[in-house]
Amino acid sequence: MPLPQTEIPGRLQTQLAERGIRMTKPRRAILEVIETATKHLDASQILRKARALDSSVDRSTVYRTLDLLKRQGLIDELDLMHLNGEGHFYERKLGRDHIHMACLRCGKITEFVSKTFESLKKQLERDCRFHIVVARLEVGGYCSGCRH
Amino acid sequence: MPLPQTEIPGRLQTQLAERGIRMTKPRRAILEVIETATKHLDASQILRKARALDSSVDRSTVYRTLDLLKRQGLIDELDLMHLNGEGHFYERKLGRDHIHMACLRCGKITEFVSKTFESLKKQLERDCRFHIVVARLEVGGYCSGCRH
DNA sequence: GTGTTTCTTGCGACAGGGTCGCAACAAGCA
DNA sequence: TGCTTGTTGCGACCCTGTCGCAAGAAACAC
Repeated sequence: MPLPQTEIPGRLQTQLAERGIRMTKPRRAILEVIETATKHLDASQILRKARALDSSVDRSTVYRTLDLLKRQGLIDELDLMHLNGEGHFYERKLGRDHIHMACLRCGKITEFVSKTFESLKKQLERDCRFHIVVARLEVGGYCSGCRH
Repeated sequence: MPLPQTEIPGRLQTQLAERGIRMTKPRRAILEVIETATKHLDASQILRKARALDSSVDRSTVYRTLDLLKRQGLIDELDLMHLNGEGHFYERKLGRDHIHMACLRCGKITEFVSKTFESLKKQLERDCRFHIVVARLEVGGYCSGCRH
């Protein structure tokens, strides 16, 4: 269940430039953090890592940049079943949607891509005459290592 | 797309009593509010309505009761794509899971039950060897009245 | 009813996520 | 280089949700 590769990364910076959005030092730091992330980060983690690149980055700038990226459809916001508090997690949006499974015992997050999920979305759009912009399927339960 | 009827309501109060959980005046008020709700309510709305029945109900009692009901699997917690702030919404858990679609323009929430969703969950459990406790599919987009 | 135990409540204080207004500042362009 | 416009850092703030604690009420036994 590897992540899809339908879209060549194309750095976030480039994508914003193409849309005529101004680039700044703190913004660059935040984008860099999101691009190179190897796991789902929340706002405070992004802040901490961004400050390692540009020590003056402020908390509100992180939130404002995340809002910008959300509005541009370049990142997805996740809850991950609120395993760790009430905050949100962020990840780059690359091609096909995927499902997030959170283990309630060990906290591991597993991602899963499914054709059935794609069919379900199509069915929804057809049957409900609803135009989907973002779809988020999150599952809580016990992973193969923790189930009893 | 009506809600499923696989489980006769059976008042929340009764379900808690069957589990040997103590009943109190504030608890009764909160359960009453949740049972008679005609739309998804968040914690502060539940508090306001519960106070109309028992004016001394405290905010923290609402949160504690919601936690209790969550732990007992009697209610589901929703985000509804955070259309209105960061809080959560609650609804009674009745039989089959359903999908929540939130219109980004008019804010309407539509519910949808789908066999494909059930298959998807089964596929997930099989292919990932994952035991699902709770599954939440939320969709944001434009409803039939608002799409352009 | 009375008494006892155990669970629950209200209260106040607190933590954390996220937002906003504002003055200073920097990007981008002519 | 200078101008305009968008962005930033800062501080103050609001809201959701949590916690410890002493007082109070449920349940049950007598």
